[in-house]
Formats: sequence, structure tokens, C-alpha cells
Amino acid sequence: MLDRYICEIYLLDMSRSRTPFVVLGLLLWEPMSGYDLKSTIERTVGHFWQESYGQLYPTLKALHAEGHVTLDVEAAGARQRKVYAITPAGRAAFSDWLAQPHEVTPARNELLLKVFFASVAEPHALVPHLEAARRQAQERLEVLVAIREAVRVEEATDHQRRCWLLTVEYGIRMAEATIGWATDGLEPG
Amino acid sequence: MLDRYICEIYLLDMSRSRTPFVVLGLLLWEPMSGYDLKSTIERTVGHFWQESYGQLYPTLKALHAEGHVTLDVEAAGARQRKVYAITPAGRAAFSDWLAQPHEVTPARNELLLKVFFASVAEPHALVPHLEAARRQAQERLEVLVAIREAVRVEEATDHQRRCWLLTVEYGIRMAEATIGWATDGLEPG
DNA sequence: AATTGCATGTAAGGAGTTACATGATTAA
DNA sequence: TTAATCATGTAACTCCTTACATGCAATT
Repeated sequence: MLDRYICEIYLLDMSRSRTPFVVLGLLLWEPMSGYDLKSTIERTVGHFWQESYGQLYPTLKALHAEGHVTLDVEAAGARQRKVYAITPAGRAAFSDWLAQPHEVTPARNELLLKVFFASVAEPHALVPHLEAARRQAQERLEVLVAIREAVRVEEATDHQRRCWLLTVEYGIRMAEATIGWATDGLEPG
Repeated sequence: MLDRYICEIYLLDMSRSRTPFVVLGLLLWEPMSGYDLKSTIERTVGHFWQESYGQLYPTLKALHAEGHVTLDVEAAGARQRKVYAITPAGRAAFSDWLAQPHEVTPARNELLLKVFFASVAEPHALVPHLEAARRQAQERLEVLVAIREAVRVEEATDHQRRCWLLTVEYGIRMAEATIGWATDGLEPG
């Protein structure tokens, strides 16, 4: 009865949501508050991963209840700050997750849906979608190239920089491939 | 009161879910049942879009309530078959959707999450993730190349084939780019 | 004085998957 | 006779986003 009560309120299904692992991974670096985590996520993995406060705060509560993080309430004046730090149990859970191969989640792509269904419309219906895709990929490419330059001068070990650059490089290659695809697709028309 | 009742039961928020448009787009081709739609989706757009029965059947009910599709119940023996056909209102809704540019939904990529967090583990932790990514992309590439050959000999207009091939070609380019990325990423290690 | 940033959270609701429930028909 | 395919649907549940609610601190 009590088990069930605790379970319903606190426990996470850590097999599906990745949020706990993003949190644990960042806390490996240094203790942080929910607010810190949000901004750190945006700054570091934001170009391929996002979290909302509505996801973050409940996850922190659950991670604490599970003993994966400790909580230290700093009261700087009347303003409270809840700083979380990772525990050995949290490190273990994170390592387990990191050692597993990533799951292949079949993607849904609305652009391709419109390209596919342009087949039932007039031929010129295709063009704006390819143009929009190319424009967006070009903008994204510019942003990612700027991020790459920033990461290159970041103070870090070679291994760290290599990992970070790989995530940026992935986005760059996808953007470049998208530009090539859209350009070739527009040509015959 | 009645308005609200009907609303809660039947109406779809066609601004967020794409399922109604996938259904309408396929019904433009020919009338189909929910079962037909499921298998047709797998066969045609399955490599970049999926739908479950749990999503399809309620969507069909709602589309019918909204007058976007008509329903014809075929009773072949004791086995019932509900065949849906698109209405002018359905065509209009579909055309509106198709004319809008696609929405850019910020992607979440678990592979990149693991690559990023390999930075806090030992350098060799990175390797299996890149290898897995390359292997998966290679398998996907083989499947897509086979699909491309099948589409090339499909009986269709040039415009139709062009649209279908573009969706397959997109997947191929992404897979190739992924293979290149993973290969280059593995090299320095 | 007003705005931006720091800081915490909850409530409601939507999209979607999975598991369940049922049953007829056809081919091996 | 057994399995696969045809066929329809619901219920429970998860993940996640958005909107809401609150208030202090620092800067302009």
C-alpha cells in the first residue's frame, strides 16, 4: 500500500524517458539547480536535445526520491535555490545507460510527408517545400558552423572536445546533405 | 452544452496532429478502411512516417464527424468493413495543409546524447556508439536502395515518381551522411 | 520605474504507443 | 487444425509541452 503510494508519486520509468540521464550526465560535471540545468542543456546539447521545466522539476524530485541525487537547499537571502548533486547510485544508473546502445526511434518527418503528397497535387506544389527545406538547412548550417568554432576554442580535454565536436559535426553533415538533396530535387523542375 | 459535448467527443485539433492529413491524403487516391490505411501507410510512407491503430481509428471517427470523410459499411458475410471516402470538405482541409510550409520540430537524438556524454566517460566509450550508428545507417541504406529500385519501376506518372523518389532519396542521403560521419569520427581513435 | 534574469513549481491537456479484447476467413 | 491475415476498436498509460502562478534581485 505504502509501496504503491510512493511508487505512483516518485518513481520514474527510467527505461523510456531520457530526461533522468541528461540530468545525471550534467550533474556529473558539477552540482546544479533545476534552473541551471535548463540553461546548461540549452547551451550544450540544445542543438539536438531540449527539456522543459515541466519535465525537469518532476524528474529532479523523482531522482531525489530514488537516491540518484542529493538535495541541498541554499537560501541566498529570501531567494531559495535547490542544488542537486549526483550520488554513487546516480553514477551507476548513468553508466548503465551510457553503456547501452542507443534506441532507434523511427522518425516522423513532416517535410517528407508534404513532398510525398505533393504527388497528388500539381507539380509546382513541390517546389516551395524543397526551397523551404533548403533555406532552413542553410540557416541551421550557419548556426552550427558558428557553434563548431566556439567549441574548438573551448577549454577542455581532447576527448571532451572530440565528443562535443562530433555532435555538432553530425548536425552539419545532415544540414549539408539536406541542402544537396533539395538542390538536386529542384533542378529537373 | 451540446456543442461542448460533440466537441469533446469528436473534434480533432487538426493544427497539431498530422494523422488526419495522412489519412486524407491517402483517401484522395481511393476509398479505404482503417485496416487498409494502416497497411498502405507502412507500404508507402512507412520509411519516414508511422501510425498505430490506436491513433487511426479515433481519427477516422473524428474525420467522419467533421464531414471530411464519408463512411460506407460493407458487410462481406459476418465480417464488417468500414470504407471511408474523402469529401470536398476533406479535400479542402488537405489542400490547406499541403500548401502550408512544414513545421520545424526540434529533434531529439539519443545517439548524440550518448556521444556527447561519452565525454565524461573513458575515451573508448565513444567507439561502440559510432560503430552502432554506422552499422544501422548501412542497414537502412540497403533497405532504402531496394525501395528506390522498387519505386523506379512502379507504374505512375513522372510527377508521382519524382515525389516518391525524393522521400526515399532523402533517407538515402541521410544514411550516407551518417556513415561518413561515423567513419570519420572513428578514424582518429 | 520597469524590465530582464533568477528561481521554483503545478495543472491541464495533447499526441501517441501498447496491451487488451474480439472475432471471421483463408491458406498450409 | 493451426496459423496468418483480415478487421475493428478501447483503455490505460507515458511522455511532453504550454500555460499558469508566484516572487526576489539586479540592472537600465
